[in-house]
Amino acid sequence: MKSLVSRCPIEEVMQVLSGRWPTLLIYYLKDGTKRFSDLRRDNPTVSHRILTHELRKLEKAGIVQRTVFDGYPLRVEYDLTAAGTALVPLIDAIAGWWDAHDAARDPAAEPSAAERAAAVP
Amino acid sequence: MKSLVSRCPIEEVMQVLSGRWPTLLIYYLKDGTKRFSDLRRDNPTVSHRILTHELRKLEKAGIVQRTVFDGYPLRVEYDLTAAGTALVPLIDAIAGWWDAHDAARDPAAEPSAAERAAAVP
DNA sequence: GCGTGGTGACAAAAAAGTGCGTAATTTACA
DNA sequence: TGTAAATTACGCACTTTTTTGTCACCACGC
Repeated sequence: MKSLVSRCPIEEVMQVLSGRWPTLLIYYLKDGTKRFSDLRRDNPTVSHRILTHELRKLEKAGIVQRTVFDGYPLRVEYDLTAAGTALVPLIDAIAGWWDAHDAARDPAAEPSAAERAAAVP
Repeated sequence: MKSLVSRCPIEEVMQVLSGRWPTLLIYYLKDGTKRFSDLRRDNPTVSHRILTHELRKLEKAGIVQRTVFDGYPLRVEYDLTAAGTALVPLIDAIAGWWDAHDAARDPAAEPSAAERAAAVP
């Protein structure tokens, strides 16, 4: 998703929240301050390159706060901003929606297989 | 985003909602039934191949309902399912959050340029 | 020949992963 | 006491994987 195609805010948010990592990172960060290496440990499948990219994206979007401590083995901390914290319950709501609607879907697997209608308008 | 990396529902939802199109399509569909060509007209930059892909993905996720009418110039209609309709306010909430937090961010552009701390832990 | 709603092959573009290098300092060990 | 190695958070160049776009094609009836 390189550039925007509509002037719609939805597309703008999705540009920053799209993908596997942004929401997952927000989730790990809602428990409090994390360092780069903490986040890598939290999800070992992310490469450091991508992790920096994603964190920078979230920082630019005003969702996370990046704090650099000058020093010896170098240290950077990441936290959610106020806006980021405000976003958490909204993501929660969507996760909840998914669970609810998943539960309704699972039992019979694919009951709507042959749902086609022949109508004469 | 090929496969899942966590067992977390958030990652699952994002797998279907990620990208420019899913949320936009949900938005166009919330106004009511649309046909394939309507959706193409609504967003002319999407290729027909991607549009079918996205619609199928949303269908499999139980968010949209696809109805084929046998007949003459061939006709397919797309609507939101109940679950899809339930999702709309949640996406709205996120769009609203974005607007609010964008408004708070815009005026001064980038005031947090040199926010670094030198602390002794 | 047009419009409808697709499918499939192939190519281009974008995103993601890999490995190496960097800084300054502490610690490990001989 | 000197030297080597590790730590942390990346940046850069390169390759691989994934996504997206393009084009051609299908059937159907008008």
